[in-house]
Amino acid sequence: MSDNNRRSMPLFPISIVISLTDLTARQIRYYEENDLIQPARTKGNRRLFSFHEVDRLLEIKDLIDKGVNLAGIKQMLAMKQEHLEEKAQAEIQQEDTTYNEDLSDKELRQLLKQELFDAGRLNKSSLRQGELSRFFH
Amino acid sequence: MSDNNRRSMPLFPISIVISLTDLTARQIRYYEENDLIQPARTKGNRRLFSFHEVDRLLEIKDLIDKGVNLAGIKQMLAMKQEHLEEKAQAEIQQEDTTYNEDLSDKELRQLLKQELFDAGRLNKSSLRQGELSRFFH
DNA sequence: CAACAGATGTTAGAAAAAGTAACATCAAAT
DNA sequence: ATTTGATGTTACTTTTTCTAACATCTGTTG
Repeated sequence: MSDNNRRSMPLFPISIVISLTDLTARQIRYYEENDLIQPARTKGNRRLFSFHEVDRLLEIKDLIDKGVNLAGIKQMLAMKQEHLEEKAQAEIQQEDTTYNEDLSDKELRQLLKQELFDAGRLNKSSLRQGELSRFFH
Repeated sequence: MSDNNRRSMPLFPISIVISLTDLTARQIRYYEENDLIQPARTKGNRRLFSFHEVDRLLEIKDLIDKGVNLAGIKQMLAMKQEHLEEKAQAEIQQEDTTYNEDLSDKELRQLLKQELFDAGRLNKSSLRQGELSRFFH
């Protein structure tokens, strides 16, 4: 399993997310209603959040605290996503043209996943994203 | 917050632990009853497990699968703990006699925690401990 | 072999946590 | 002065988790 997948595993009930983010249940549900997050659900319809989503909520909170409204946040998150995809693409090409001489398909896929993940971990300067990366091991 | 603390944060409800470990609720509660784990509780008395405890449960499961009974597991976990403490102690002394010239008390405590944590992350060869370290980031 | 102890399954009933939905509030924008 | 965006609050329902008791199964021991 890639690190990306690990960070996308639905693990946390809303109560824990509330304590980790200092958001209210109402806020979290409202942000979901407005498509800022998409928590998974248990069979019984309870929300389950991943690391990625908690990270995202921390970003959202930070922006809220700075007075950005939901529309603004939506834009920022979208832009960020694009940027990361670009960046990952660039790095993969870089990788491709430098030290990739004799790797098997399997190794290549592994590397790709790693790159994608690394990309995700960088570029978290201005926002509060990555808070959780520091939080957990 | 030290990594140790991060790994000791009560985060997971029993349902998630069940899915991560493939143990039954009955087993998990029974192991708690027999002091193999000490999950935290919510205000409302629901169990909350940390990374450390999930790791520990994976070790326990591995030993159970190998036919070790609870008494045996208890011994192994105790031994392991001792060994880690020894090791951490040794490493701290090492640290102490090499590059520790002018650290404040606070810095020392910080370092101590770090050492303890590093020790915890190593030496996970024979057992299945550390499974979670690979699982999450 | 019979009895026992260890480990786990199962069930019942109670309590906590989480869900939705509707209505309330309040500040900012129009 | 309204309207709208964001959040609080409350009521009621469903899911999840708890404890406790009893059932079952297996390996050990007298």
